[in-house]
Parts: sequence; structure tokens; C-alpha cells
Amino acid sequence: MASLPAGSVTARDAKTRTPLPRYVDIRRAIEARIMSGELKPGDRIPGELELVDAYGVSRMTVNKALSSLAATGLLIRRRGSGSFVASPKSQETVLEIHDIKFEVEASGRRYRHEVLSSTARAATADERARLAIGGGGSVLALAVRHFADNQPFVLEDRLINVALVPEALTMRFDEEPPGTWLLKRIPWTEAEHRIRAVSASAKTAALLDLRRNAACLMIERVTWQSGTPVTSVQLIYPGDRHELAARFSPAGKTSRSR
Amino acid sequence: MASLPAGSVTARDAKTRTPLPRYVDIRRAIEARIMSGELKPGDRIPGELELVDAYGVSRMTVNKALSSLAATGLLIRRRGSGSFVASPKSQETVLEIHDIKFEVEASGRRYRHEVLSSTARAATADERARLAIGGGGSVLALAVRHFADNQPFVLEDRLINVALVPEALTMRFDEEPPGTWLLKRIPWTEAEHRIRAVSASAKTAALLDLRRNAACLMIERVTWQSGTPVTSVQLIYPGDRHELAARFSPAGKTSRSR
DNA sequence: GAGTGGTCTAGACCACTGA
DNA sequence: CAGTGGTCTAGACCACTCA
Repeated sequence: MASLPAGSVTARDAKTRTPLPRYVDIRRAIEARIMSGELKPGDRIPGELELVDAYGVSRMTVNKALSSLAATGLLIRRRGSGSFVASPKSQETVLEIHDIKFEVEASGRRYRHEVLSSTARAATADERARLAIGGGGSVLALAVRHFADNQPFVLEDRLINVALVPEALTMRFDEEPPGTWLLKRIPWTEAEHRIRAVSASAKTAALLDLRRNAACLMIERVTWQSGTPVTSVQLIYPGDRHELAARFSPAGKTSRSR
Repeated sequence: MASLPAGSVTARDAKTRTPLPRYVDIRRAIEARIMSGELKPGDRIPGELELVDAYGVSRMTVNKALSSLAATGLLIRRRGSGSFVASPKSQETVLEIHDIKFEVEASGRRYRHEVLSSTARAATADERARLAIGGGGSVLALAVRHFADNQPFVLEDRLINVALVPEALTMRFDEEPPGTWLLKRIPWTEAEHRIRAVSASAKTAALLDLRRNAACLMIERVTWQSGTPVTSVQLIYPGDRHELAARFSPAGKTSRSR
């Protein structure tokens, strides 16, 4: 362990309940050097062995600190050459998209939904494109309206891949909305979200109790299970009654949604 | 090392370039058991020591596999009791929000911007609220219009905390838009995004070359550096010309934006 | 070839949960 | 109490990069 751990024995003994793990200390120290501008994008940071000396810990511990910094995109690590401060190319944020029932109830309002239509049929060309399933596939198409305290909250337009979830055909979805049911029923491995703003069509406006052409937030999501499409859903929220919020810090995975 | 590693020596020797790390093997195996429905939300998965036996690896390796599953939210780990399959409460997705110049050029279009106005002044009450700075703070308020191939692409309305970034006052931002400059200049530690749909005001519509009341996607972002607000920006995109897209798989951090 | 990061091991001590 | 996960160590071998 060479000489003494050089300067920052850090605030471990500052009577935190359980002292911070050493790797968190180290991670924060490096973060701070980046945030302060001492280390700029592209700069090389000390190698693992140097940090082992500097902090008096084992290499695994340093590695854990650096790996977690790399995982959050603050560092680029290159085997054979070193670790470098990443140049921030984008703001990343974690969007947490909740189940609608959960979302409504979390805001203290009463949840209710109604199934507007439910049709099992061969997928149209358009639907095959949305779900990315081959020809001959059949789908269950559902339209659902969700309410919060009796006010229309969101319109749901959903396709379910019947080949993968045949039980869906026997469900009526009047107790539990299809999204909630599917979430419990089928674990997903991949999801793709698209978010955009659209003007309410006459029909949408009527169902959501809006003026025609009112701005709406549209979220489209396609969900796969190991490459097989499970479901595709289009959610239309009244623009003035809903927002997506996400908070993100590269250090500690935080996020809040509403 | 007890008896032989039980069954799955896995596909390590299946002539992949570099064989998969063992912890990835193990992570995938457990993922598969969750995806297949064999393990359902709330179920307890084998303890680390059992997995050590089952896979014939050291405990650190098992720990790495399980920790990464916990990090992506597939598992809940509780010291003293065990690891459990998480009940998916939300769809999480990583939204990658790029610098506007980068975004436009990535789509193969020519980028251009113009500064519509630039004012340094004491923050109004409203602005103090947006930026969450105390009274007496002063801000640089900027309005910028961004173009893609000479078509209006997005309107930017930005406040910069002058106390933190005084150099901003001397910048004219006609070479480089303020967002790009700030991103390089000030590293951020926290960001909050709000996304909603709004109708274009008369002024917005004129600037973006839209009908009045056209649906627009509005992204608001506040950025902090260790608790101090850096900048707040409001971006208004024409709803029919822009969408946010994000792809996410819990296993391997992927995401795509446009 | 020296230095880097990626992975792995076989131990260890601890804090916490549950019976 | 025995079992769990969280952390840590002091080694090790490897693939890779760069001078």
C-alpha cells in the first residue's frame, strides 16, 4: 500500500450512517474534477493503477468506480490506452412511462376506463408495418378511453400480436385495461417510444372533450419480447392536461415522472 | 470448486470473437428465465452462493451479473433476504436529447441559426421560478431560431444564469448557438426535462412558418451544476416535423434519437 | 514490450433480514 | 442464529494499444 493514501481520505468518517462505499467516494471525486473543469472532455484521467496508489484501495474498487462512470457516459474507457472524459454529445434523460392506471391513481384521482372497441382480425398492411409482423399475422385491435375523476385522460389505440398472446382473445378488458394486463402477463425485452405533437382530429377531440385541432401529446410504443413484437400502442393525451417529466443526473440514477 | 459446473458451461466456446464474459452469460440466463415466465414478478431467485455452485464461478462474478440486472430494474435485491424479480411498474426509456446543430446535421440537412434577441437583465419573478434562482439574480435571455435547410426547425428561448456563467454576457452567439457553446463550456450534473404539446401562438406560428394553433412539441429543460442552476431552455418544435424517439432494452443500454 | 482496461478468483468482513 | 447481499482485497491472466 505504498505511502499514505495521499490527501483525500475523504469524508468516510464524517459520521454518515453507513460510511459511503469507497468506490462511491472515488467516483464522486472524479466527477467533481470533471465538473469543476479541471478535467475537460478528451482529457485522459489517471490509470487504474495510479488511482490504486492515490486512494489506497485495490484495483477492483477503482475499477468499479470507473466502470460506473463509464456506464453513465461521463467517461470513455479504452483498453490499451486509458480512460478519457467523454465529450457530452447529448443530454440523456430517463423517461419513466408508467402504467396509466398507476399514473392516474398516483395523482390522487379516481381511475376508470372503457373499452370503445375490440376487434380480432388479420393485420392490415398498415398494422403489419406498425407491429413489424409478417403477412398473415392476425391482431387484436383495441380502442380504450381512460378517465381520471371522470374527465377523459387519454385515448389508447392498441394492437396485440395474437400469435404471441392468444389468451388476449378471450379477455374482455373491462375489469383491467389491456396495458396493465399485458405488463403483468408478458415481460418485454425491448421497447421503442416515439413522442410527438399532433392536432386532435374531430373524433379525438370529441372523445377527449377538446376543441378540434387542440394540441395533443402522442406517445407510440412498440414492445418486443426477444425480437418478436408483442404489442403496439398509441396514446393520445390532451396537451394541456399532461406532461412528461424526467430528471436525470449522470451520477445517481434518478428519475421522476408525472 | 465442488463438482463439475453443472450443465450450462454455456456458449463460451462457440467461437465468438472474444468469448462472452461469464457474468454476461449468467445475466442472460437469468433474464431468459424471467422472460420465459419461469420466474414471475415477486419470485425469489437463487442466492449468490447457489449460483456460484450452479455456474462454477466465483461470487464476485455472480454478484456482477445480479447487480447489473438490479441496475436495469429487472431485479430487486434486498440484503438479508434475497433477490426478487421486480414487478415492472413502468416502462423506462432513455431519451437522448442532442445538441440541435448536431441533430440537424446528422439528418443530412444544412444547419443555420439566427439570434432573434439577447437581453441581460435582472430576472423577473417568472424567470426566477423557471431557473430556481433567488431574488437579485440576473439572467441573459436569448431567443434563437434554428433552421434545417432554410426551413425553421425549432425556436429556442433560453435563460442563462449570469452569476454562474458571466462570460456568456460577452458572447454574441452568431457563430455558435448558445446551447452548443454551453454544452462545451459548462458540465452539468443534473437536468430536468418536461415534454408537452402546445398550440402555436400567433408569434410562434409566424416564426416557425405554421398555421396559428398548429400542434407543437415543447421541451423544457433546466440544467444544474451541483445544485446551482445553469440554464433553462424552452424548445418549440413544429409537431409535424419532429419527433422524439427512444429505444430501450433492459439488458443492453441502447437508445436512438432523432 | 510496457502499460492499459476487462475479467476472474478465493478468500474476507460487514449490515441486514428472518425465523 | 444462519443466510443474504454489499463491499473489499491481493493477487492473476488476457486482449488490446501505442511507442
